[in-house]
Amino acid sequence: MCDACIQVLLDEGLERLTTTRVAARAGVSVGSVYQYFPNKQSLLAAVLERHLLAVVEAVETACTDAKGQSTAHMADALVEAFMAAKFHNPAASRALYAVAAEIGGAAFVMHLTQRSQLALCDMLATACDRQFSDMVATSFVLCTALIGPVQGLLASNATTATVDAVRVQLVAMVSAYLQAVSHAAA
Amino acid sequence: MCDACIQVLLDEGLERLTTTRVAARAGVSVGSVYQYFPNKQSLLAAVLERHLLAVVEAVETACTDAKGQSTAHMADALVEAFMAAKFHNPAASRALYAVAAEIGGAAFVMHLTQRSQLALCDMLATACDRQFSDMVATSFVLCTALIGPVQGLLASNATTATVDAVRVQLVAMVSAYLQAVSHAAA
DNA sequence: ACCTGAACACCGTTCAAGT
DNA sequence: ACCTGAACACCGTTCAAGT
Repeated sequence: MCDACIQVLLDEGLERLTTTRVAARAGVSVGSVYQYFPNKQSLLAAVLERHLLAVVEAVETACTDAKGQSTAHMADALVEAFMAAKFHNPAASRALYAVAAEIGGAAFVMHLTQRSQLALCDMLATACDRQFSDMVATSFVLCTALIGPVQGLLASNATTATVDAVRVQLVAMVSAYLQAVSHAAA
Repeated sequence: MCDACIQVLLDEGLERLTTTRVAARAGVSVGSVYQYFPNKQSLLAAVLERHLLAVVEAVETACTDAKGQSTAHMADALVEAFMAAKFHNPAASRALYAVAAEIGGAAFVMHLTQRSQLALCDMLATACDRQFSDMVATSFVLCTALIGPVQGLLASNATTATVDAVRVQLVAMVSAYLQAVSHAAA
């Protein structure tokens, strides 16, 4: 059912994504959709959740792997993991930004942002070269600051060259930022 | 008509914002709405445009004023101008994120991002202390990197204290970033 | 010229009837 | 138990009729 929904989304767009069409694509009737989901919104939420969970898990894995490393290495690992997850299926990522807003997406995204924040705090606390003063604010800025640039690249159908150029800038930004809000470890 | 639309949006929310309700709020009948706007989407686009134009103009003014200053001063001016514009009417800003996605917002936002990019490039070129290597990529990252954190603060109804803490972090981030992707001026 | 609002097409959701 | 799809409420949009 989720698969049928995402296929309709990619083939026909959000404005033509109706419960009847999703049902048809899944080979059932409208009524059956409502046996699995109470309404259209929760169907879209399920699809969105699957995608965002994959992104959060990618970030969490990167954070675990980068524990004990230098802040420069952490910056690289974070940007790499986030961008790889978002550009794995660019069409789906792009379409889901619209979905996120259609449903009560902002609050939902915030919930998953907090999960990423926890993983980032855990990682930052183990940095071998630096100590951070306000890890909560720093980890919040880290998660959210990458969203805009990536969304911009997806929305403008950027070339691989542009994506790579921005990736370099983002690594530089995150790395410089982490240096600026920390002091040398004891 | 735009005023009626934004009032309905704030009072009743996006999902209850219907053309009939906007017409009633404006004191006319549905048909009249379609004399000013070809469809609901263009009505929402007009409302969104008014808000985003105010933000872009605030950024442009800040960029003009900060010409010839140090990169540290530019970082402060940019973050201050962007956040002041977005937090001037937090409820409206929050509601308009949903509107932006409902209509073909991504492409529209990108168009205005480019206007901000031009103003930022003009400013960066005049920095008294540094020279930049890839101003196009840098200005793109500057515009977009602030969007996520601000959207996150608005979505989570952050306290003034949290907003201020994040503002400090963002100034530090932008300032450190500008240093990292430039070299000392001749 | 401009406004009105009933009418139409379409969508989300339900539920009596089928298997 | 699970599926079906006609029926209902509601919304965007139109256009013949009014002023």
